[in-house]
Formats: sequence, structure tokens, C-alpha cells
Amino acid sequence: MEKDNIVEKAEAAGGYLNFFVNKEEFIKQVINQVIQQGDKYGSSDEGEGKTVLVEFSSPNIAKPFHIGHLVNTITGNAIEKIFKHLGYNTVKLNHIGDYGTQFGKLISAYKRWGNDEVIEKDPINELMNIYVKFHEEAEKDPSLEDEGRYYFKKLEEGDPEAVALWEKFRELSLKEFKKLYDDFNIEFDSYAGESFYTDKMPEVIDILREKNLLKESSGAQIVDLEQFNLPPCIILKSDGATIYATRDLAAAIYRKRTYDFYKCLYVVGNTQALHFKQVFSVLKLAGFDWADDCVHIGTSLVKFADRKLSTRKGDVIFAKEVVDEAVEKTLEIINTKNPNLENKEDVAKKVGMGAIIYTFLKNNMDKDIVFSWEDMLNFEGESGPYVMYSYVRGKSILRKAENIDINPDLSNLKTDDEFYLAKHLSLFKETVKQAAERYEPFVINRYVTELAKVYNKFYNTHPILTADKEVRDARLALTKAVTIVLATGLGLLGIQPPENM
RNA sequence: GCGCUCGUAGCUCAGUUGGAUAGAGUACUUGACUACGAAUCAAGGGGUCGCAGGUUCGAAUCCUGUCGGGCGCACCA
Repeated sequence: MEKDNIVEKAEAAGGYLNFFVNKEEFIKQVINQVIQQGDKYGSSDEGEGKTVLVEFSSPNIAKPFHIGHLVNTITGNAIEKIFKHLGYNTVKLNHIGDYGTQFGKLISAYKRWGNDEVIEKDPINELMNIYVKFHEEAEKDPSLEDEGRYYFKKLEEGDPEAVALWEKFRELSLKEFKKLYDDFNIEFDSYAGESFYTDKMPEVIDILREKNLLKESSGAQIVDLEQFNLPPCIILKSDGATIYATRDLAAAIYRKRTYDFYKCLYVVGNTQALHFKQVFSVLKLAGFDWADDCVHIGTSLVKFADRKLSTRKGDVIFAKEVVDEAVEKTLEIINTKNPNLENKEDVAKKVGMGAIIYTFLKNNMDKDIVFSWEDMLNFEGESGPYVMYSYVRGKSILRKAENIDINPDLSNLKTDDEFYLAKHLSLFKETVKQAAERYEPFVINRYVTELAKVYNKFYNTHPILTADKEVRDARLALTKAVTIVLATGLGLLGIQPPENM
């Protein structure tokens, strides 16, 4: 054990060995460390020189961004920030769904019913509308399907008109998605989607063929994965076309070459667990040992308490609705509780976004997220606003303090509540590490919640500004340390707390 | 049928490598604003950790079985 002044004595008690710490010394060390390191507190250099790729969000163009995508986006964003805090060089990849027969259908639909004016106004919904219309019409007139396939073929062949239309859809969609990413302050390093890998797939097939891994089965080319106790992975469909597994293989190889990643994290819905097991296994069979560095982080399915969300039945929640509701609700609360607040809209947005992020990162990903407007918009108790409010109160006190001793005597922090706070602050680094090891942002979420809770208790029982000067200054230092860690922790989740609310 | 996963308070969930009397929030009841911001705090009731075996000084945690829910199981992604 490291020699320091913290452990005072140790004694055995009923089969346990109890250590007694020198609280005074402990508190001093923790608080000084937090204040010195500021927003670097809890960081580390364990990731130095290592690149971690995080693939997340990955919406399909020309389709609405629903709540499932939102959960995924928020989760991936937090994971990236957590790894970054640990010193890793991180790269955020948005593997856009921009390839497939569906785009042939969309081109066909556009040529039939597309109206540029309407599309400019509300691109995704209008593209969605004509896409749905295509399917309705195709029920009556099956020849439409052929037309869709025809245009997809054109697209693959590089036909200028088809390509131009596809690019237009892609641009319009991305523009729309970026609005949402802006709301959450998310920026991607790459939008290389499925289409980006089209010309990289032949090589994958060559590699697999060369290693004798490809087998013919019912007309399709597959890789047998029986030794892994997995169903076979289809590489080429019986019509000779590629499939998403092929694209994921090409993407993985491309990424390894381009970034030489230490880890490649796929933040994708839990429902695709088997798919990733198959893809990683194929890579392994092909001799790519780095397949072990590829990790599927399966995000939670979102459902209602009594039923599951169903796109088909129109029982869906769009990301935009969630954002709008949260901001509106926050504005209402501000208007009743703090009507004179400046920049209400800005604050409402921060608090609203924070509430959403908090809700989605509240529990571990093995469980489904039971969505309820009531819970999401309840800003009391364990919630984003609760933690942000604790931060805001701390900052408010710090702003009011005058004539502070920059280097206060921290031995004035004698109460249990103060000790618990210091104790909790000391746990931050370990918490960040654990969140990364488990690939679970909720670990951070629980941490900041607990810290806020302990601070609120302290706040409610002990005077800060009105305490004797020496005690006051020590408590101010403690408050400062708490606000630093709260802001850092929230930041790792992608939550930006306001200074007032 | 097979694989993965979950089952802890009315509800939503913590409880990582087995340890002291199983914890939060919510909801409900009650108390605290002439106090640094009440989006806060304090107090109370609420449990066969799905069930049954097993491993051992000790199991919510590990093993086996079983029941129940979710997801997935070749040419969609």
C-alpha cells in the first residue's frame, strides 16, 4: 500500500479488517486535486496513442429519425466522450444507411410524384410520403417493383441522373439530421455510409474466396460458422448481390487500414447482436486477429409500458417530438418558477436536452427502455434537471461569495456530510474507468446523481455563505470542487448544464 | 425448436470480481421557504431478490433445472 497520511489505523472486527482514515487529510487531498485539475479531473492517459472508433446514430436517409435512433445517438456520443476523457484518440463514425434497393424505389417514386417545393420545406417527411405512396401503388401495380429495381441498377451503374437524385436525397436528409445533432451538440468525424463501401466489397469477396471460406448454399455464397455455434453468414445473395454483412466486413477492413484502431465500437441496437457476432467471426476466420477489438455495444430497445412501438401501426415517436416536448415543458416550468430568468429559450433547450439524455442513459443497456412521457418530463428526483439544478445552485453561491481566501484551511470541513462529499468526489476517476470498461454510460449517470444528492443534503443542512469566514471559505472550496465534477460528469454524458435555470 | 437476454418494493431501476441489517427514485402520507435558488431537504409505510435444488463459514450475486417476458435465428438493415 502506498505510504501516505490518509490511513490512520487498522483493526480487525468480527472477521473484517477495518481501516480508519484520517478524514482531515483525505478531504484536503481530494478537494485540492479537483480544483487543481479542473475539468481534467478523473481523466487519465491510459488511452494515449490509441484510437477508438465509435460508430453510432447511423440513420437511414429519407426516413424519419425516431426515438430508437435517438437513444442510440445519445449512447454513442456519451461513450465517445468517456473514452476521450481517458486519453484515447476517438473518431465518431456515422454509418449512414444510404444504399440499397429502397433508393431505386425512392427515385422511381420521386420521378412520379416528387414535388421539389414541398420536399425543400420538409424533406424527410415528404420523401417518406412518396416512398409510402410507392408501396401503396405497388400493391395495385406490381410492375412498380421492377421499376424500382431498374433505378437501383441505374444507380449502381453510375447513371448520372440516378446518382444526382440519390445525392440530392442524401444531402437533404443529412441537412435535416444535422439540425438534430446540433440540438445535442454532436459532431461526427465521418459520414461514410453504406454506399461508401460499395467499391470495397469485391476485395472482401476475393479475400474470403482465397481463404476458401466461401461456400455455396441454396445458390448463395456463405461462410459457415458452425464451429462458433452460429448460423452461417451470407456474403452474396443467390442473385449475386451483396448484403449488409458484406458491407460491414468491407467497412471493418477499411477502418482498420485507415485508422489502425485499438478498438472499433459499434453502437447499434441490441436486436443486431447476432449479426455482429457473425461478422466478427468471419473476420476472425479470415485471419484478422483484430476482430477481437471489434465490439458490438447493443443499445436498448424502446417500448411503451404496455406495448411495443410499431412503425407499421404508426405507433412511433419521432426524435423531434421528444425534443420539442422537453423544451416546451421546461419553458413552462421556468415561467412558473423563475419568470425573470434571462435567455429562457437557451436555458430551456439545455435543460430539456439534459432531461432527455439523462432519461435514456439512466439504466443499463441490457434492459429495454420503458418510455413514458410522464417519467421523461418529470423533473423531480433522479432526473437530468435534478443534477443540473444542484450544479446551478452551487454556481450561484460561488458567484455571490466575495473576499474569498484562495487557499482556505480545509480542516474546517469537519462534518460527516462534508466527508461524504469528499469521499464521493474521490471516486470519480474509478467511475469513468468503469464506465469505459463496461461500455455503460449509466455508470456516470448514477455517479453524478449520487454526488448531487449528497451535495443537496449538505446544502440543506449547513450554511455556506453565512458561516464563519474560515468555515465559509472551506465550504466554498468544497462547493467549487463539486460543481467542477458535476459539470465534467454531465459533460461525459453529453449534457451541458446551464449556469442559471 | 435453437441461441441471446431480462425477472429485486405498486411502478422504473441500482446492487461489477460472492461478504456486515438488500438500496435509490417515483407514487402515497407527513414536516421544513422572513434561510446561500423548495426543480430542494427530512421522516414514514412498502421485499419469499420469479420458483426449486446445489456449491460454502456466507448467495440477489456462482452452478443445474424450471416458469414467465423480450429479442434474434440465410438471401431487409
